[in-house]
Amino acid sequence: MKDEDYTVGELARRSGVTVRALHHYEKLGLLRASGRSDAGYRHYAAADVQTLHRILAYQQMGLALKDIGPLLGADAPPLAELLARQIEQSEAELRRQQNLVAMLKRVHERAIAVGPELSDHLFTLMAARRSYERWFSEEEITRMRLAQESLGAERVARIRAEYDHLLPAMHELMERGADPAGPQARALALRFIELTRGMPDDDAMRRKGLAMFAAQPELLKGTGFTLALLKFMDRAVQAAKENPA
Amino acid sequence: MKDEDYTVGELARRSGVTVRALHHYEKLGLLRASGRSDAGYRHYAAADVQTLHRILAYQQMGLALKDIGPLLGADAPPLAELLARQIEQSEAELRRQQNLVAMLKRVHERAIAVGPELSDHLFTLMAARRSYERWFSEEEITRMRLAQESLGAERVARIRAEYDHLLPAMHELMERGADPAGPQARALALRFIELTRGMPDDDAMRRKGLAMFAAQPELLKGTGFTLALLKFMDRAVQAAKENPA
DNA sequence: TTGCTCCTCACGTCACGTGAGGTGGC
DNA sequence: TTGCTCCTCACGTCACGTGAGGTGGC
Repeated sequence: MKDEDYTVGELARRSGVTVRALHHYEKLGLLRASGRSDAGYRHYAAADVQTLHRILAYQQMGLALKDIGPLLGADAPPLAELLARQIEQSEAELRRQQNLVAMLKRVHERAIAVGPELSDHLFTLMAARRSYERWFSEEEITRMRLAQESLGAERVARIRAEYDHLLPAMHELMERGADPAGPQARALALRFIELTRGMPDDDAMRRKGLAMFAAQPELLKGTGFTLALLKFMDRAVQAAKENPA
Repeated sequence: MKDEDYTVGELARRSGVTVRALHHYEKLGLLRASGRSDAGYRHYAAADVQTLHRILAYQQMGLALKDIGPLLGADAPPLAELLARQIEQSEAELRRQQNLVAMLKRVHERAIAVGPELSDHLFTLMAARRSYERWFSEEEITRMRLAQESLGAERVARIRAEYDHLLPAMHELMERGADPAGPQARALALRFIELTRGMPDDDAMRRKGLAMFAAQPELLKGTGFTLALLKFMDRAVQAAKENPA
């Protein structure tokens, strides 16, 4: 044993892991202390410390412990590829997290606005976000978030206010059995189109949205929409777009 | 049983969880299907779907399943506080992740530059980052990252090149037993100060850095520094700053 | 002698995953 | 009759955490 060797406790303190973790790595065959004292105390030499750094680095790169063993023996581990993969995954996770935080902030604002008794709609909002995650790609969601963020508070308020007029009017039309491609529906649809100008909506996303709300109609609770109204309005908007004169 | 009720499989598909998860929530007393068929099949009604949304929302807010049960009964759950806390934590985690990704990218660039044989230094870089996480606050690390990112590639290259002159010169002075506050050390220190202008370095951070490298001198391997040289240079820089004439 | 560090089992954690063996529904 | 969905155990996972009971070192 050399003087610069570390005991488990020392190594743990200095490198920021627990003693139990070091024992665990040893049991998995990843890191054996290269020496022992008479009493059985582990002694970690400089090379062991390097091995620990490698283990922790690979862990940081997203590898499971059982996959790290083989790499510790390799003389030319595929570091660049491992790093590239991890960077890609981490950045995707980062965008996911940003989308999540953006939603949490919106819900938080609403929570403060409506008070604790009216929490039902908030849960629906969060459920809807979870569904978006499943139905839309991360890129589509990020686009939606950026568009939403670019709106600004007063524009959001105006949209919300206009909706309170638009939806009942559209609903009445539908109830009366009106043609979604007819002139009255068309007028409302044009207002809607104007209102949501700049929001992402290609054909694939539109269809995904409809399918999503068809699978989980309860997500529409509290929005003023019903599934039937959503479909009616979609047809009206499509008709208005196809015939912009 | 009503027609709009869901079986486990249906509920699982529509809400994006596994059947096993639903069973699990039931065993924990969080979500009981409000009905059963003759054959024992679970039937989930609309209220059950709402409860599931709540469970998943609370999970999204960072709560453990065992802490969710009490909240499901509450008529005015502390949503605003839960959301505020989760937002704060998520944002901190986000910054941590951004710092991590920035480091991974730097290491990746080096990995491509040096080739797979010279991987030792890369592991040391990653170990150093882990240590920074322990010794410095998240805010200090974010400051360091932003300063680093604002440098630009050519300035980084120039700093690197200057270091290759500065460090050996400083090392020679130290070996000769020169005074770190003396005129020769001072000249080199001034060049160093000029080189790192704009980088965050208050007194507390300086001391933390020294303590960190004292605790893990192996982190200096491959940087051209030794612990002694680091301390010598720090004294020289301090002397030059105190006496800027 | 006392407190601190170390040792080796070995069960616990958390939120489910994964069969195993069997039964209902279309 | 066949395939699909459902049922209830019950052990497994992953990276350790957490005592339990005992021994060395200063």
